[in-house]
Amino acid sequence: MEQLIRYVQQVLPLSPAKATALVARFKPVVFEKNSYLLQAGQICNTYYFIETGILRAYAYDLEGNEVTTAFFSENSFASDLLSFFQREPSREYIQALSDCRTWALSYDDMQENFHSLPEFREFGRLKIVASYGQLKGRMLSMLQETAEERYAGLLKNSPGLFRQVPLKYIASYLGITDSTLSRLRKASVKK
Amino acid sequence: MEQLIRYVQQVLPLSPAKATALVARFKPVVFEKNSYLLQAGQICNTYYFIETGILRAYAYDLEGNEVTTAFFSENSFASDLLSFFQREPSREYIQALSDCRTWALSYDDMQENFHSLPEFREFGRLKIVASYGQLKGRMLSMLQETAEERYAGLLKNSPGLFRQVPLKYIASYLGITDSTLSRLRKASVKK
DNA sequence: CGCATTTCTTGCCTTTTGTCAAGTGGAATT
DNA sequence: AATTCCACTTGACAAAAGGCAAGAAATGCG
Repeated sequence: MEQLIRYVQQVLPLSPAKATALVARFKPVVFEKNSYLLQAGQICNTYYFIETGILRAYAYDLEGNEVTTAFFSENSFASDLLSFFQREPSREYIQALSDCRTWALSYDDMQENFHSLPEFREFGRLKIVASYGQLKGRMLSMLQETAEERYAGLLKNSPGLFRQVPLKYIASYLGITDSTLSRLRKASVKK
Repeated sequence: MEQLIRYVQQVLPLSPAKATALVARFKPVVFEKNSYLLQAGQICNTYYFIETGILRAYAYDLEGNEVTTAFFSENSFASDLLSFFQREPSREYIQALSDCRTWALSYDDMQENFHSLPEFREFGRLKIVASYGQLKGRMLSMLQETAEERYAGLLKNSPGLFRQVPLKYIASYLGITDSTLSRLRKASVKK
């Protein structure tokens, strides 16, 4: 739990008392490797802080292929923000790729926090704007970079990912096939 | 101004009095065709409601090519949300593609509204979640659809766009070159 | 350990998209 | 009316990425 408190304070500097109050409603939940935190069709009702472990979110395209939409690693939040805030059924699955320890905050508890703690409103706004920013950066990289540049960028920013998750998931996250990713890797070794 | 009030009430049902108070701080601003509402390097300080006209946002990639990141049309808001809320320099330009009539809300006035009107907080949260949702949908379409499918989708959802803006901007918005877009159009006529 | 499953790589070939340059047509400008 | 500019199209070729299938390597499991 200290880890979560530290994380919150790093996003939004707060007194220890405030920070503790802010995270008080989070409850510990563990997930086994390959289990699901969320399934398509459900309304995402929980906002998870990942203490240990790694997860991915994915959806299916029209031909039935899995498309990895996000990875979530330690010290970050996992959720389908859209389903969570708009209270609508998710189109995604969130799956644990390893055993995970998390802290879970329900939608109702988040609303309570919003009402009782002005700081939490600020925290919430910061987090969603940050998520928007991340998504925008990724969108831009899809529009203006080649697959090779996107691969190089991800390798640079998240080298750990390549040690933790199967390449085929990374490939679909980058918007390419696993064959193409394999070839890009081969080509980049030569350089 | 009635148009803006109607728009607000459609996003968030409110009494006429509340809605009027909510939009009271917006000020009318007009832009000539080809003028800029925002330039890269500036901190986006205004949130614009577009009453009439059409605009685009664009950035430059590493080779110096323009990449259109968004279109804004009548009855919607134009802004660089990231720069606006994070108070950091924008990397984008927002340009009027036609003469535009807008209602402008400054960052400070928005903060005032946040403090004095709880409904406005709700409105703000709804709008940013909606923007996040749009961006996510577009991201997904980049990951899982072919250029041809993206073109067909945009044509279906925003047919007006093709009558109002040069195809080259639409091409870079779709993540393809104008040559490719021209060929896709030719091919889709045959069907 | 040995077998089964999954992950990853690779070759061959096709499809998609890009690049470059030329050319057309229309709108704006002088 | 002539000129310039811009948007769009098109052809020829090149590069990037995908589809499919075979096989190698790694992993999981009884």
